[in-house]
Amino acid sequence: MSPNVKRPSGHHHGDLRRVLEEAALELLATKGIGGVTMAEASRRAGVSVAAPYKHYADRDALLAALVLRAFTEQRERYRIAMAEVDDPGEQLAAFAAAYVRFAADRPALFTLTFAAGLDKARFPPLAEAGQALFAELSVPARALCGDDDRARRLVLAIAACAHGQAVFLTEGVFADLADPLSGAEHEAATAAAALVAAYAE
Amino acid sequence: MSPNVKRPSGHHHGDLRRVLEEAALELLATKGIGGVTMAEASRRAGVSVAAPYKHYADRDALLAALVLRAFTEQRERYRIAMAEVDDPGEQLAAFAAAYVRFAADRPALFTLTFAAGLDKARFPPLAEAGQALFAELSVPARALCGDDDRARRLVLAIAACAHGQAVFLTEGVFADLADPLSGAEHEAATAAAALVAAYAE
DNA sequence: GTCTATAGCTGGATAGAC
DNA sequence: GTCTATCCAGCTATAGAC
Repeated sequence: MSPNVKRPSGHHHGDLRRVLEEAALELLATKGIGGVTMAEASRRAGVSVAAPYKHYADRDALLAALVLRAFTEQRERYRIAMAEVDDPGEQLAAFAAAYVRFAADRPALFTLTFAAGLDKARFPPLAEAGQALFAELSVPARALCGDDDRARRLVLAIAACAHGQAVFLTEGVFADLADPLSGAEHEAATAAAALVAAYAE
Repeated sequence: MSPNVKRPSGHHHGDLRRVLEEAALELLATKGIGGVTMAEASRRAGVSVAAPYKHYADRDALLAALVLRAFTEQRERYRIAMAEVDDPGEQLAAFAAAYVRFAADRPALFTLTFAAGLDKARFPPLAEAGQALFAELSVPARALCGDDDRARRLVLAIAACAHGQAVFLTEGVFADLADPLSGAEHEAATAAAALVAAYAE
């Protein structure tokens, strides 16, 4: 995009935040959460260990940035998946399949969302992003259930099923199947349809 | 059980393994997986940092012992829950509710099962325990589905839903409800029934 | 089986120069 | 905004005495 020659001299990037987060993501993917350290992310980004502290207060702040990315990317994916069909029930099934696909495409981000162990009070944007996601899913659910409480339970039930399938998929439970991803997507969508039938009034 | 006076002198327990695992569980519950260290577990058990190494090859071996406990305890719970009803569909619903209850009663053990990040090849007993659990659940599922593949999918679909509800419960998604545990249990059982209806032939 | 002592390492975070 | 240098803390794992 920009006409910058990359890394003109030995140091200073144009966008250290981005590079650090990519590095952290790779660490997350290969070594798990415990493997995400400021020191190693710095090394991979090619900067000193002190540099990241100009961008993140501490390690948790870096993790929080990753979680926020995860929420943002998920929301976009679900929005697109749901926009492809018209029927509210099918939209929820499309969400369920997209949820599984996100876990498969971005296992590190997916896992992080539920395992970061961050102090939610310290990072309000995370709670907000979660709310926004839920709100988006509530639209089709409300179209199916007059009752708001029922709609909420339907969304959560479908998300729970999709989450479970996603976890099983990333844990390798379907490793013996020919196409684990398609299988899990299909199961999640099927479960969503069954739940829609059971919860809608 | 035994007539031992506890801790006759200043050191050496009758059962260091047990004490270490309890300490590790408490660390797990309060500080998360990263907080489980041989050093801190030793301190809490009241022994030196070297003592645990006579019982566990390394930190992962200690974690593996905890995971094995988790599997054993779960299996027992599900066995009991399923034995209380006769109908195969109700047995699966009872399992789903028991799954959620386990997560609520033993959040540390529950979380660990899916987040330990252990090398499965190194700890074959873990894979075996997982298989045994699955086999137990397959009994009612096979009574409902003639097809074995269908039965397998049904078990996984129900477990996935229960898992999702359990995760949401432990993450505090239902914190605004009067009785989060009952709600989640009920949702899991309802989903199980819906899935039985959808999958059984 | 447990202790003491210790080697070796890695990480978090800061101060101060540029 | 990044570097160098540094401090301090914590953990893993082993050796050797008892």
